[in-house]
Formats: sequence, C-alpha cells, structure tokens
Amino acid sequence: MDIKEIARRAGVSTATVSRAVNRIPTVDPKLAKRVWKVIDELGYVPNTQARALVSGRSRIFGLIVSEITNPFFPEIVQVFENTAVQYGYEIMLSSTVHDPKRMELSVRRMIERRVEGVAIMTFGMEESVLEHLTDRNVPLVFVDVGPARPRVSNIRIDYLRGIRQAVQHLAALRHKRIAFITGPTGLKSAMARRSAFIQSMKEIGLEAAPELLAQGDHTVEGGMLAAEKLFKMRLRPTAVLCSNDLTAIGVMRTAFENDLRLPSDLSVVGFDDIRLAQFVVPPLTTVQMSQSELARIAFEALLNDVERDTPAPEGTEYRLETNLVLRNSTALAPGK
Amino acid sequence: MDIKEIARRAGVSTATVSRAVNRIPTVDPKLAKRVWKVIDELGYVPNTQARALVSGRSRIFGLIVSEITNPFFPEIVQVFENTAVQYGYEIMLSSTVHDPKRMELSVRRMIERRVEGVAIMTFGMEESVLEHLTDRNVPLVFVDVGPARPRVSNIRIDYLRGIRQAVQHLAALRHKRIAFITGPTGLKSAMARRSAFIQSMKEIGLEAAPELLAQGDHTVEGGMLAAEKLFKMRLRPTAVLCSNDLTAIGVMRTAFENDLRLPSDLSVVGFDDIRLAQFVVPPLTTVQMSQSELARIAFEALLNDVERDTPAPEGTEYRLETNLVLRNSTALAPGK
DNA sequence: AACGCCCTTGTAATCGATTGCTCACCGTGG
DNA sequence: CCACGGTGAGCAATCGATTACAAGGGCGTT
Repeated sequence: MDIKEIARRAGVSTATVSRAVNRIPTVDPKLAKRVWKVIDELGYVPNTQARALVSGRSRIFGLIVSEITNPFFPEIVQVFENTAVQYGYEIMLSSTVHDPKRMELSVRRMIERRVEGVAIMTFGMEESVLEHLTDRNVPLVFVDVGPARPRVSNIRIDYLRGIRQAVQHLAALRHKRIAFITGPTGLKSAMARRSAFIQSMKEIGLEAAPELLAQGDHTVEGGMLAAEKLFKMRLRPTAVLCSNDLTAIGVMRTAFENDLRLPSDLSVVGFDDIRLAQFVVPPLTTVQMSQSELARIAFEALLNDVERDTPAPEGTEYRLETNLVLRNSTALAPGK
Repeated sequence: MDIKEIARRAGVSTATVSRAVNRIPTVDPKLAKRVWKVIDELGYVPNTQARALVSGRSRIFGLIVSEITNPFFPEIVQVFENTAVQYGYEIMLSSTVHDPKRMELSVRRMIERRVEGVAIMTFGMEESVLEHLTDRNVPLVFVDVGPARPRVSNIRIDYLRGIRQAVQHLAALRHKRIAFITGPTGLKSAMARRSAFIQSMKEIGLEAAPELLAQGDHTVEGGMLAAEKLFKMRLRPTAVLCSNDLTAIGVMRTAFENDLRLPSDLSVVGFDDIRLAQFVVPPLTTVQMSQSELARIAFEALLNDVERDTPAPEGTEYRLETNLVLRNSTALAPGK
C-alpha cells in the first residue's frame, strides 16, 4: 500500500497526500481530513527509504561502542536512543568488541545506510578507520580523541576533578599507600585516568610509586588479577583506586577471597558509577561520569552539526565533569 | 556519487555496474575488473535505501527488549547483532521500558523502516500492539507468549528443568524452608518460574507456603525489599530462590546489611545466569538460561520465516533448556 | 466585464539502485 | 552463405516518496 493508493481512494493527487501527511499548512483542511481518514482506514505508513532517497536524509545516527555487554554502555544506548526518537531519528548500534576489523565493517555498514552522523564511544581505540566517514563529511562526535576538523565534535572529560576528589578523600581517611589499577594501555581514556591519579597524588605530597600502579584491563577478571598482585606485596596498599567500576568489582571479589573485609581492611574506589555500583556489597564509592549526560551531549553534538551548514573549522568542544560519589567501600585506614 | 558516475567513468551502463557489484557471473571479467577499479578509486558504496526500495527488502530486523539497562539483555543484543551482520542484516533496537506507549511507537518506527522481522524479548508484556505487524505479515518471534499463527515463532523455555534442579539442590543441602521471590505479576515468564518452583517443591514433598512466596519485580531494589520481609519472619527461610539474578543480588545485599553470612547463614539461588553472576560476592549459584542461545535461535527463527514462502500455519516452535550452575552462594542449611 | 494576482492542487521529474526485455554480435550448422 | 541460437550489454521501467513548476479557480480592482 503506497501513497498512490491513498491518493486514488481519497480522490486527490499523490502530491496532496504527501502534503497532508507532512502537515503542510497550504492544503485545504477539507482535503486533508479526507486524506487522513483514508490513511487511518487503510493503516498506511509512509516508506522511510523512499523518503530518505528523495530527501537525501536517512535520519539515522550511528552509535559505535566498544562492548555493549560492558555495563557502562547500555545506559548510554538507552539515553541516546530515547533522544534520537524524540527528534525523529533512528540509531544504528554497533559494538566493535575492540576489533579494528569489526570497527571497519561497522563504518562500512553505516555508510551503506547513509547515516547522518556517528557517535564514537570507544574512548580512544582504532579511530583511524573513520576517515571514510570524514571523507564523506559525516558529522562525528568523539570522547576526547577526535581530530580538530570541521564536523568533528569532542566531548572533553574532566577526569582530574573526580580523581582528585577520590585521592583527597582517601588521604583524608589517612590512607598513604594508595594503589591504582589502570585500564588497557592502548586506551586513551585509561591513560588519562592514570595521569590524573599520579598528578593528584603528587599534589598532596604522596608518592605514586611504580609498584602501586597495577595493570588492569577494565574487566572484572583484570581487576582480580591486579588485586592478587597488590595483595601479595610485603607492604599491602590500604586503598585501591580503580580505572573503572568493573575493575573495582574484581578487587572486591579478590579481597573477599583473601578474607579482607571491606572497607575496614581495604578501601576501594571505582570509576564511572555504573548503576550496579550502588548494588554491590558494600556499595561502591566511585567517581561518577554520567552516562546519560554523555549520551545526551553526544546526540546534541551530532544534531547541531547536521543542522549547521557552515561548520566550525576546528570542530566543536563540549565538557563533562566527573565527581566523587561516596558510598560504603571506603573507611579510615586500618590501625588509624 | 552514484552508480551512474561509476558507469560513466568505466564506460559501461549502470546495469553492468549493478551486475558487477552484485557479482552476477554473466558479466565479462574484463568489464567487471574495470568497474571494480573505478569503484575502488572513487570509494563508491551502494545506497542501501535505493536498493531496499526496488528490491522491497530492507534487510533490517527489529529487536524489542524490555530494558537494555537490565544486564540480561546486552548479551542478547550483542549476539543478535553479530548474527545479523553475518547474514547481511541490520538490526533496529528498541527498549520499551515496560511502557505500552513506547512499545507502540517502536512498532510504528519499525514499520516505517519496513523491517523484515521482529524479535520480541519482553517476556510477555504488551504484545497486543503487535497486530500492526502481523497484519502486515511481518515474521515475529516471541519467547513463550506468541499466538499460534503463520509467521509467528515461539521459543519455548523449559523453566521447570532448571528450577527443579535448583530446588533439589537446596533440598539435598537439607534446606526445608525455601523461599521464592517472584517477578512482576504481569510478566508471563515470571509466573512460569513461580509455578515451576511450586511444582518442584511439591514433587519432593516440601510445602511452598504462601508466606514463603515473596513478591519481587526483577530489580535489585525489589529483591532487597522482598528479602527484608522474609528476614523479619519468626522462622526465617534458610534458602531463597529468586526469579532472576538481579533479585538475587538484592537479597545478597540485604543479607549483608543484616549481618547474615552467605552461604553459611543463608543460601541464595538466582535465575538467568547473567555474566555478572559469577562476579558477585560470593559467586552466585543460578539457573542458566543462555542469552546467546536465545538470541541465536531468535535470529534463525526470523531468517527461516523470511526465506520460507509458505509458512507453517501454526507458526514454528523452538526450545531452550535451563540448567542449574553451581557456584558458592549455596551451602548446607545452618545447623545441619 | 476583463485583467491580474494569489492560493491551492496536480503533473511529472527526481532520488539511486535493480532487472525484464531488446538488441547486437558471434559462432555454428545446414 | 544464410539462418539461428546463445551470450552479454544496454535501455528504460520500476520501487515510493518529495517537490519544482504549471495550471486552474476565485476574487479584487479598474
């Protein structure tokens, strides 16, 4: 059933039907009403691909995340989708699973569907394959790592703020040996968190000794492994700050296995504030980086770029703060 | 840049370009090579909407879940998407957040984009709005609750099997007072789990007393609330079986707050086996219902229906088992 | 009464592919 | 030498919308 059918039954031309459907005010209300009646009766729904073809606008945004099964992302997907729907957009979701091949395939698929913009939430891996998109002038939004080009936006995250709060919180609780478990070395955002930790420690005259910087990979398993190493040290750290919440959950798990009580024997702080953080035992003190804010900003960045016809030559920047959220996984250092 | 441009530069007709792109064997290899060269040089990518328009096939499947932020679903999304990509399909994801209005809107959007099939993973809520889809002969796949109609598949879940294993496991550990925390009353799959529990208890001569059936809602908070009630009873249950893992996590959390040690003071069993279940403290014994299997079956059901021209009049049925996975949240009943 | 303008509606081109049908060309067999 | 079949390429219709432009009708003005 197409627009012609409607036109025939309503006794008007397809142009009029199209105008009625798109609520163009110049159509005679009488006619419009007749058209709508037929549309309702037949349950006509316009074909988006036909529309997209002639208008040149797909009304689709791409969303590339590194792993949808990482609890950090579903919230982003949810908010991004909600916002998109509000503006009449659809989203094309793709999970790269940290694989450049898959990233490339995703980009290809998105170009085939003629996305009008893409949000890249991989936090700094494999952006090289994206030149196909920039070549085509597709608006992009990155977190921190986008190049300064027209139609490329960046959401700058203030990692230092939240991490500094976390470090000072631990210091206030008399912790001196504070360990940090990093994320994957290749991940820019993980490196930024690490630097923020080192700087925050320096600021208050504490040493971020190399042996207190353990290597993690932003998974629970990685957190467990790193924690095992830390717990084997002669002088065990009394507090652990983690590059993300999953890592912190791993630490908590290993602490449990080693009969360390939280928070009395060990304080743990996470990063991200995934929803789950408030439900673990004990509820996790963590640095919040609002996923819903991030998603909302990303969407708006794309929308702005799509509607702008002369883009800023260096792209646009947005900011997102981070803040410590106190729960129950931190306490006075043991023996103090 | 379109197919005409390629045709012009390669000195052939658009028909030949189209045939070369689609690897139709009748084109002269010489010509095909020439066409491919131009395509590579210009970075031409065919326009999917144009293709979809003429072929009448969007190569999009819809996937409706109740809440993407529920950790049960991301794994499904991941596997569904992977499989789809393998077969050259795209997926349109939608999260209803248990709201019939949003479900209706999703369906509308999917019809606008002319999806070729829809997987409905809401486990039994609000399927009424789906008649727009069945009217249009769009293949559907449900979990348990789909009507018996052509082009409607059902994945039947054997809840009883896994739940019986769980109940017998607890009974073997000498638990007698075994509580069950249900899911939302309106959710068919939750009701099925409840019935399976009652039946399993009866089978081994234990009573599923009404006061041991607590009302939950498949969220952590719901689990906490239900657990609080159960813990206030004069004769506290020694084991709790939960309608899903989130509920179980809530119970563990409340147990912790009430200084109940797991598993020595209380045994807890979940349902679903979300990935997180192995990472909580202690690792959760739970009934596995494989999310990746579920997603794979759902995709295949749709694919089968799309390719079949004379569908089975009563739809097709698929089966999925459930099985208990032993971890460390269960132990001998206290005092035994 | 005639002219012209404005407002609404319709005709037809267009978006970018696919594909049925026609046609040209080649080789083969009578 | 001609007819015929087979093969591969091109022309043009088509999918379902939007929209530039043309056309027609009504009304005000002179």
